Amino acid sequence: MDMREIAKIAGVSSATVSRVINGSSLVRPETAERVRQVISETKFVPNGSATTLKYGRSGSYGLIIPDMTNPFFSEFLRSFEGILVAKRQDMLMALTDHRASRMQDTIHRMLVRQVDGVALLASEIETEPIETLIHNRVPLVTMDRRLVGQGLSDVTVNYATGLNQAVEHLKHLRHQKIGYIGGSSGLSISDHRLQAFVKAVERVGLKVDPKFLVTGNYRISGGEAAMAELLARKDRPTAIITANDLTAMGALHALHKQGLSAPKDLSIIGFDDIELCDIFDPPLTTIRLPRHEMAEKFAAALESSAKDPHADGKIYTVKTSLVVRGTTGPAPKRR
Amino acid sequence: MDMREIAKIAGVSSATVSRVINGSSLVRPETAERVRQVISETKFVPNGSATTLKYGRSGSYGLIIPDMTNPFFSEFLRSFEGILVAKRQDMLMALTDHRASRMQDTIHRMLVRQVDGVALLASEIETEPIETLIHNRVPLVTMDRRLVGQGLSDVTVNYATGLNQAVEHLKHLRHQKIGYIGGSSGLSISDHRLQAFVKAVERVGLKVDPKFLVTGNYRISGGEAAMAELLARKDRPTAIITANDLTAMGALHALHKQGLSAPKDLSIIGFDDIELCDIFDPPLTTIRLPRHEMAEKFAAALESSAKDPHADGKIYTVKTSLVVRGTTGPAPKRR
DNA sequence: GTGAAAGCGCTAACAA
DNA sequence: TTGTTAGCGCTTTCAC
Repeated sequence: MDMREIAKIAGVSSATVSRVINGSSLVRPETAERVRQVISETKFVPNGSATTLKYGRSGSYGLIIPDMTNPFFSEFLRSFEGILVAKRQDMLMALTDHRASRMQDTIHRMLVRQVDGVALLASEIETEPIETLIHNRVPLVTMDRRLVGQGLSDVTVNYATGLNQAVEHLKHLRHQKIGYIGGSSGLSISDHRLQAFVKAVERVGLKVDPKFLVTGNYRISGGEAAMAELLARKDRPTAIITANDLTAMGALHALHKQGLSAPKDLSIIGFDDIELCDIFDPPLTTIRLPRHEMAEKFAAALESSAKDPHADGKIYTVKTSLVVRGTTGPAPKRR
Repeated sequence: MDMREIAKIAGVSSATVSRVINGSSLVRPETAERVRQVISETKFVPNGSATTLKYGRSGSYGLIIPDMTNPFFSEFLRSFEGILVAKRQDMLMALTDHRASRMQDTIHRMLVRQVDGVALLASEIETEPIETLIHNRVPLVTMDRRLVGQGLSDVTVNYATGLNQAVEHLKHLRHQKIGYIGGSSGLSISDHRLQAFVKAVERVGLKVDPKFLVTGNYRISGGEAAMAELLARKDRPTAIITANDLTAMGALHALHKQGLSAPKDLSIIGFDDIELCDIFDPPLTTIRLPRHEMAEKFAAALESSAKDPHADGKIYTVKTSLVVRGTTGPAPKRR
């Protein structure tokens, strides 16, 4: 079933059917009505691949995410999808499962599909796939990579705002020894977060003890392992900030397993502010990364680059902020 | 940049380029090598919409999910995406946000994109969009809808296995009054779960008290509200089974807010077995719905219907099973 | 206000 | 082994 068939039934030409479907005003209302009638009776759906072929644009964006089981990403996805629906854009989704090797293939598949742009939230970034995108004039927006170029934009996270609040909050509570459980090493985003942490601590005149800096993997498992490691030492931090909320939840779990609790024995601050924070017990104090705002910036960046793929992209910034809940409290008295 | 250009540079015809790209064996190795060389130098990516137009199949499946923030779905998505990547199929994703009104539009968009099939996990199902799919010969696989037809399959959940184990477990612990917090009313899946609960309870010779049957919304909020309602009564159940894990978590949260705890004051059993169950405090006893197996059955059903869209679909079944963790214990002594 | 026809990029049948 | 060509369904210019 194609437009010609519809045209034949309605006694018009396929050009007219096309005009009706696309809401052209140059069709006589009665004709249009007749055509619509036929379309609805035959349940006709136009073939988008022909349109895509003709236009060279598909009306869809690609979204690449490292790990769907991290609620931060699923909450981002919800916002992003909603925004795209409103723009009448479809979404092609791919997961990298934290493996850089998947990236090349993923991007190639998206190019084949003629996506109008790619939102890349995975941090396992290699230069080659990115070059392929740029070369094919497909706009790309990255997260916290801080590089821009032709058709390349970035949504940069201002870690300082939230982290400064967090550290000040801890200092108020008389914490002196603040530890940090970071993200997977080797990712630039992990470096950014760690550096921001160090800067924030030093800013309030406290010292960062390298012993209290451990590495996680942005997942619950990494938080558990890191906390276990920290607890095994004689000299422990009294407060810990983590690279994301899942890490904090894992850390909390490890704490409980040792018969300790937050904030009595240790204060913990997460990062992201996923919805679960609120119903955790105790509810997790965290640094909020505004997902919906990020999704809006990604969509805006994509749209603006899609309009003019030759223009340089921009840096978009989102701010973080502390959300105080139940896992932070006064530093325990010295034993 | 298209195949003709590649052909020109390599000194062959576009047909040969096509053959090389599709791995045809009838190209002389040297020729193929030369063509591949050019493709790689020019970073050429073929235009999939032309192929789709030609073949009438796009090599992508649609996935419709009600709510990404329910970890059950994000975990399902991870499995499903992995399976599709292995099959070299892309995934077009849409969220209904629990609104039936979004369905029609969503399915229309997928038809326009020429998807080779649709996996529908949302339960807000209206007849019209489904008919549109069937009419356009696009395979559809639903979750626990228990209806099949031409190109229409279903992955049915065997609730009885897990629910029977759960109820027996509770009976062993001397619970007599077992309540249930259901899913959103009006969805057939909610009915199926409720009926399965009732059957399981009666099977062990206990009575179902209608007072102990309340409604949630598959989200944390619904679990909280339902539990608050249950706790406000003089006569309370001693154990509660919920329609999903988020509901159980909400219920647990409401319990804590009243200064009560599980399993001391009340036993709680969830449903799904999302990854978070394990690190909840106490870890949630639940009935496991095997996500990965479900994803495999969805993919298998889709593939088999895509091969032969005229054939009748099948019912695929997945079993549930009890996972005992920390939220179930002996029934409290009578006050 | 409507129709005829070219062409988007790819593939496969057929020809050489 | 390689090339030529028609045609997939839609849009749009140009003609009427």
